[in-house]
Amino acid sequence: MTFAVTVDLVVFTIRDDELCALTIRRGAPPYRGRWALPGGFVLEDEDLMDAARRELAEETGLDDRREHLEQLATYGAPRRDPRKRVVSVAYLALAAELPEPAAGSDAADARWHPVDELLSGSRRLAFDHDEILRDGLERARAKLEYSPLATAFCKAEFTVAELRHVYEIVWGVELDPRNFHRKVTSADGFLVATGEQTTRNGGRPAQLYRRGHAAVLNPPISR
Amino acid sequence: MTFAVTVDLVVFTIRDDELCALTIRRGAPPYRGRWALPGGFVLEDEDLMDAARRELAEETGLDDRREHLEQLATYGAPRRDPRKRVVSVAYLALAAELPEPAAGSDAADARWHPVDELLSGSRRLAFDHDEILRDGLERARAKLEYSPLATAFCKAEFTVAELRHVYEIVWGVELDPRNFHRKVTSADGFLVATGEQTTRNGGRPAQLYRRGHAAVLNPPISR
DNA sequence: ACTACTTATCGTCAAGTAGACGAGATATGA
DNA sequence: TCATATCTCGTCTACTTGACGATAAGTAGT
Repeated sequence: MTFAVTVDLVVFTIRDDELCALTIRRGAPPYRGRWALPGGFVLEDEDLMDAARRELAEETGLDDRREHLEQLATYGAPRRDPRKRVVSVAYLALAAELPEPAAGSDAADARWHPVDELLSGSRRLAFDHDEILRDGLERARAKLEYSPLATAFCKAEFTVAELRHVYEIVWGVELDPRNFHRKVTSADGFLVATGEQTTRNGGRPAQLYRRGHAAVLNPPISR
Repeated sequence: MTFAVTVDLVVFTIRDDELCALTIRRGAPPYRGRWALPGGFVLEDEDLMDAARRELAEETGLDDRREHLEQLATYGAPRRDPRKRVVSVAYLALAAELPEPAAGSDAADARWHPVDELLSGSRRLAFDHDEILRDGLERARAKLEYSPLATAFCKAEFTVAELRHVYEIVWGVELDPRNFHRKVTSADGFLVATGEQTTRNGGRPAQLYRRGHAAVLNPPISR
């Protein structure tokens, strides 16, 4: 028994105060005309993560290094693709605000959609991509708590307020600016002050930070 | 391009105060005579989780329901199996103390090995199974903190001390019995008292508990 | 320049939590 | 009966968390 193996991508970014996922409109059956997660077949001599990186670059023009990419889960129900048996390894990618994507090779159209809208039920994604998207959202929300993942949504240098904004958008809550500031600046290895300041958000100038070396947040940032 | 798809199992149990993993000795090349994780090919009309359950039952005779089983990660480096391109979906299984396993169909021998011993470097597992085992251990350790996973290592009814023992073995630390008792009994939905008591550990009789309905521990049990 | 407004950062206080550890309860075995 | 082991509850102190006051330091308008 042999299988086709694909990678599918849940790519999140924050645009206009909303968490958005990259979707492509399918140009061929099955599910022609429906929105789907970007993805494609794993090549003959290609590692899974490399395939994910390649697809991400093809769809977004990202330079491979700046964004976060991790394996999410693998989906292989017998009839998830009506044509043949396909096992799909899903990856979760997070990136700072990205431009409107250009249509890729096999996609009729590519676009950012707010995640809320995609998961509201009115617009069903192709295949089992609703489930994959939900799993990706869950993972992202959970990892914000105990990992420095939120910095992946920010540019290389960012302010505490910009970081807080990421948490607020992804979790859909409001956080107290003063307590948030205390927590992130005292979490060991989370943030490194650059010494520079910025006034790009108006008001008093804010310290700029870079992401630190910590892989785990201690203590975690609670929801 | 097509791939063979397998499931590999990281099965943990606690035996003689040690965390042990189930291993099989390979009866055929490649890696003939080396220890490996149990696993096998996914069948034509079989979901991935079903394949994992089937393999688990074949290797251990478990009844499918009593133990914890979750997807771990997927491994698909181009030459991880020298024969052909194989993508392996790894599952993590946890179970209460199990009997010495019987040799399965294609395995020359099956045995529990202490995880410390397997990861000490002296005994290399076949394929990339060392990496899979390490990832499984990491996952299990992490999930003990914020999920009721530790109960999967216990029988249906267990005492607080037995539960603490699980944490101590998996984490390799000593925990204060009094603080541990306070934490697990006050974590919402973690434990449900049965009303029965036992003296099976000597000393004053201990309350017996069953696992509660909680999926997440709040607050977590800290290492 | 002065005022109004915005955002950033620090400080305070009360309530809750965690870790160290004392102490009593209740079993077993000598 | 006594020693010993384990289980369970309590206490104390240090720390953390969340609510929120206050001040700092910019911009924009007049």
